Amino acid sequence: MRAYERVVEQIEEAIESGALSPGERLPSERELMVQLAVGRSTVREALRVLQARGLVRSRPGDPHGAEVLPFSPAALHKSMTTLARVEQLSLGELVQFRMVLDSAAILLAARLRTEEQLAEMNKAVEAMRAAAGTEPGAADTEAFGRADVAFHDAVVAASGNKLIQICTDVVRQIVLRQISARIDAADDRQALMRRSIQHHEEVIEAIRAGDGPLAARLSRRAMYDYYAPYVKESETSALRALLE
Amino acid sequence: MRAYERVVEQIEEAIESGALSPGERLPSERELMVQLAVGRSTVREALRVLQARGLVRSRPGDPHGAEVLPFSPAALHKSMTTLARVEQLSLGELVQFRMVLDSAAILLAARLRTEEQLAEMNKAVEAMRAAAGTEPGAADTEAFGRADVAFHDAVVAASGNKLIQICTDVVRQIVLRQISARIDAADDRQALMRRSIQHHEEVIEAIRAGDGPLAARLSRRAMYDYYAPYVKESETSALRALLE
DNA sequence: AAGAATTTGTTCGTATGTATG
DNA sequence: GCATACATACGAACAAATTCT
Repeated sequence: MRAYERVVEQIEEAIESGALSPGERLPSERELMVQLAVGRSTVREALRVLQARGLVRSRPGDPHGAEVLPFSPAALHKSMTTLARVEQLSLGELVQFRMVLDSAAILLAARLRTEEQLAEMNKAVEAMRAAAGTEPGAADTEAFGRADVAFHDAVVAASGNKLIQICTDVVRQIVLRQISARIDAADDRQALMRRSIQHHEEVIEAIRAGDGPLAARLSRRAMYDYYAPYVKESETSALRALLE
Repeated sequence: MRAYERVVEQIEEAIESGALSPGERLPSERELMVQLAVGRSTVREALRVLQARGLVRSRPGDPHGAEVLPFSPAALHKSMTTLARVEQLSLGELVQFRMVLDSAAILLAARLRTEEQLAEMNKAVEAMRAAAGTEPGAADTEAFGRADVAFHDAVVAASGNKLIQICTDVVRQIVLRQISARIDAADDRQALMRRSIQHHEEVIEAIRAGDGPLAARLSRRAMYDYYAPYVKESETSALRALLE
């Protein structure tokens, strides 16, 4: 076993077990090199790996040593993005994945949501309405996107499943990176927004009524309508398989 | 921007764009250090990061330089495992995630499967039957597990969604690591196997008939029955929300 | 506000074990 | 079996950055 791997595992264990908490500091490189009886380059290679995994961050000149970071899905995001590139994941597959996870979150939310969470969802849709604007050309695309994210955050929070939350979040970002340019360029942006808002309102109503299967079906339909125009013709049938 | 980060990005870009294919070799460290005009340690730190991301592998003494690897979900697996530990993901959440993705894959498979893929599923269930054995105590737990994996592989292959395939695969391994000991220790292993086989047969029949929603519902029920005993009492209701 | 002290970033030289041909 | 080239690992040295006095 490599020396740097031993160092990685020791520090990783300390962090994941909770012996080291976010915000705490690692010893300096020179101290680690004494404590662990390895050379400085070995310590540095180990720190690079831990940094790549999103567990620590080190800055030049920081006298307190590397900082233990709170968990972030950055590493997950990175490996999924890599997956999407090297496996050439199609937009259709990504959207399909989102349709599945998002509708599951909504199904659960319809069952488990509190009144506060429902209010949160309503607030988000209200913000979407404000961003879409009333007069032609007054739409704030960016604010609309933020409100949309807030809505979905409220939903996955109500679903109670952090894994679903993180995965949908990661995949949403990957999807948006692929097509945000085309969405921005659409000349009927405002019409798209209005339709999207209406869809969201229907979903919320179903969640309020506690009808999970209906809410889930509506959400799949909404996502299909929104993203299908950007998906290859040959893949839309696989998406429609989720709609019935 | 750090020197090693530039090196990481350059090599990463070459790999993800396809300019470097799996099996091909990177220049040796000394050559990279000349080509990129950086020191040796910088090259090494970059290679460590790329290795942590599962993109390359280097061995001491290899005169051909680091090898570009085919994509593997190892990095994804690693970051999800980290996520499960530091976010303290419960078994309930993990099982719920599998219920959602697996049943979605089955729903799609019922629509899109070919005859060959259906035959593959039948073969896997046949292998499960063989592993469960006919006489008491003759069960081969490991072979049963392998056959079960083969079944789900055939299903996700038929679903046509590689992202679902990889995510279910990763989460299954995490779940099994958490409870395989308890499953092995169960004294009614063979009864569990027989019930599982029956569930699989029902799912296959629904897939054969093209009834996706039924197949999906059956698969959720099967997974619930199999894993619920290991899930905390307080979490089973969230699992049952997926059953209706 | 400015400088001292310490840390990380980076380079380089050296020694050692290992795989290839 | 041997020579060669390689990765692994160590440590000294200097530059750049940050914090603290």
